[in-house]
Amino acid sequence: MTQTAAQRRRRRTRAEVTRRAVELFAARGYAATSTEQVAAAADLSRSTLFRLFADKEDLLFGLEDDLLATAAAAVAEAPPDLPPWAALRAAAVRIAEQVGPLRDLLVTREQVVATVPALGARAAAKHRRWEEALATGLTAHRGVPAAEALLMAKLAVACFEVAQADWLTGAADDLPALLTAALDRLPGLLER
Amino acid sequence: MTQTAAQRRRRRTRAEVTRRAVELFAARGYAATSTEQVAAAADLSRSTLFRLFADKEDLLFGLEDDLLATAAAAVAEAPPDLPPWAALRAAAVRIAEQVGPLRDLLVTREQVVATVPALGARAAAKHRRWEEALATGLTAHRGVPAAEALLMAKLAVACFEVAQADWLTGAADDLPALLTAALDRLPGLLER
DNA sequence: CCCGATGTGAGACTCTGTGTCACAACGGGA
DNA sequence: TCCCGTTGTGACACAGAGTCTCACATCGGG
Repeated sequence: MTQTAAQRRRRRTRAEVTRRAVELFAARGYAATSTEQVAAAADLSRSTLFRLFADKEDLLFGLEDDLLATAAAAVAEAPPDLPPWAALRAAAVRIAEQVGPLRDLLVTREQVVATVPALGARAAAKHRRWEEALATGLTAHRGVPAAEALLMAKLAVACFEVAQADWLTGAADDLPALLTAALDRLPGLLER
Repeated sequence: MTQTAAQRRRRRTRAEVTRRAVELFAARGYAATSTEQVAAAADLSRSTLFRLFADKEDLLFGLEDDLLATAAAAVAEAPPDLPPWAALRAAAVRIAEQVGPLRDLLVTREQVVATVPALGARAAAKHRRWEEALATGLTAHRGVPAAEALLMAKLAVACFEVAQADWLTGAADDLPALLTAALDRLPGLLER
């Protein structure tokens, strides 16, 4: 596990490059900013840039990749006597807590994503991966049937999405609170 | 409205080209099939191909674009005394009915999408557009607050997604039935 | 001091997606 | 009949994304 030195380094440069890239995109526009310009702004060659990031889009969405592991772990670590839905709630809140500190960056990113419809697809895909991670966690550690687990995960992530949307548009600044509010609203919606 | 002649023609060729493209992709692989090969297989020039389809990915997902309008209309046309969630259910079922006849093509497409992770993003984006269409329908025609409407729409589409997944993997062949089953399972999940 | 592993840059190459131009087909009006 | 706008089409050039290969640096350990 001494590889962690290199890995940490890599993660730090990824974070730094992401920051500069997002600012560039926000300033000049996503399509109008070439990957070569991003590389220059980050003091990297284009080659290295594409070694660090799979995609041009990854420059915008790579930040939250770590949260995938968090999602699965959170479900696994929840107290085993907790019912599945409660465990899922706890996991979702934990993700929300980890996203919190990134707020400034995410707000800027949202400006970019809003202007380029194609980027919305990537955001959706990210949430879909969360759903899958949460669902597999539920089935593996709690024996919830796969079909139900996926559906439950989708509900939780849906709540996360609406909460995050509120949060990023500036209404409130406590994402976990917004998330639990959305989760609590859920049962009432089905009765109408 | 005599433009409809040209529009109908265009839609028919789109459908035909889509069919050939999906088969090509399934046979040779998505990445390995160039847009030029698709154009050749469809007896078109590459120029014309990109006039008919925005994207290479659009060759896979363009088919269901019409369903967007259907989604919004279905919510609007539901009997006004129906509670919002019931109206939403009806709209979702109606979409499911329209998707039904496309099954063979969708199964083949799913083979392609499964092998190329990036394509999952487009599928997710498509469902997101459905969510938005349904939600705006709910707020516009039934006065449901925007935040709640979006969340409700997300729930319905989540059910649709799991139902469609079952349907495409061949378990059952009645999509509307699978969908209503998923919708009925919903309240029970939250109580656990 | 050397050596293999890893990180980095240079550059060539393919393919996607855009934009421009030219040319046909068509249909309506003078 | 001729003219003219509209629409659909192809040929082509071009910018940029993403891949690949090769060469060089850097660095920790023997």
